[in-house]
Amino acid sequence: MSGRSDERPPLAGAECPPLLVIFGPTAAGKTEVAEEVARLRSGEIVSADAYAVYRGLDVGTAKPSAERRAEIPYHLIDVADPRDSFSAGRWAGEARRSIEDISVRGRLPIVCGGSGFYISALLDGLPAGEARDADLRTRLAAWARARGPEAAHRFLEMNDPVSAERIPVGNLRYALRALEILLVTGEPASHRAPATDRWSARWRVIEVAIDPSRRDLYAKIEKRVNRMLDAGWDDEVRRLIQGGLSLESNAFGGIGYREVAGWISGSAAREETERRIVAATRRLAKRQRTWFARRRYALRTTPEEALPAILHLLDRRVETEKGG
RNA sequence: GCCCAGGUAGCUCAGUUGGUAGAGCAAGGGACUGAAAAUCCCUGUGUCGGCGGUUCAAUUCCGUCCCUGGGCA
Repeated sequence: MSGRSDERPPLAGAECPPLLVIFGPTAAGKTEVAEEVARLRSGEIVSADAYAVYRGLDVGTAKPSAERRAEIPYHLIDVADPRDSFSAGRWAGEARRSIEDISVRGRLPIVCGGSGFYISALLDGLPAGEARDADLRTRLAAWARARGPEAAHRFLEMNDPVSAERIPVGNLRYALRALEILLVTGEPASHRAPATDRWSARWRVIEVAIDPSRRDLYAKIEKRVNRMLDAGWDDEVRRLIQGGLSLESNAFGGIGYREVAGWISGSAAREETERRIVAATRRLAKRQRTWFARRRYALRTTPEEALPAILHLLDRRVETEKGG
């Protein structure tokens, strides 16, 4: 359990510019709420979505259409090539710049999305220094493939026992990341100084978790997946494959993409494809809830009640200023 | 009608030389410090198709019936 969100008292930053952060599980209806707030309070939306950053992933990421983006400015959408691997750090850095720019122009920054790690990187920060090395990462992966995950964990245990204790033997990805940090910085990952940046203290952060009942959410997920498959998700995947995007790329790891590729190639029927994507999306929603449960200063609300609640919180500043 | 092969967890199946069972997936919970829609961890009581029989003991052996595939008429 992280204690970092404890640092911000609920009424902190009353004199600071507002920053609205809307999160919640996929298909909950975050975007509709964010767009309505943007219309009513001259806001601009900063997408906190780890897959909407990729150009060419549109249908499968429920990316806002060109028409909607012409009406309401969106940021951090289509900022990466799908052949690249994005990162939470890059997103947080660019998001902070966008937020500052929006605010300086006198408009309301609205962060909206379901990538919990990204939102945590934005609000809580990350340790200084990326400690990332693509070549080393490739070599470590090859080494682990040859020797097995147990060997990687044993190597980690010898050099960074604290991290090894924390990371299960089966979680090769986390073990390799810890080794990457060790080899790049020369220090164990567990020695890294935790994030200390005070960026979010400069804002009156209003966190809102949109969380429908499980029943409503699952119904929405089913409807959305069905709609995406009708809306040409298969054509999108064909275009990506023809454009040379590897099925092994990070972008293709987004929910549904490999399933749709299987449907196109004839290895699964549409119904089966749809069923699998719905199940994967439900599991994602469950993990997203786990992330957002940690944000203890977030206002928890339903999609129906979110808008008036948000407007009330935004307007509270006016009352505070009158009273003071 | 006859002959095979099956009927075990929500699904697909394994297994018990007779001592009331376990994998994968699904489902539920959780972790997460630059791949995060990723990656990983934890959670398994189910008339072992029904009814009889043999046995100290039957999901397991025997009989019979029902159901589902496939084959032959």
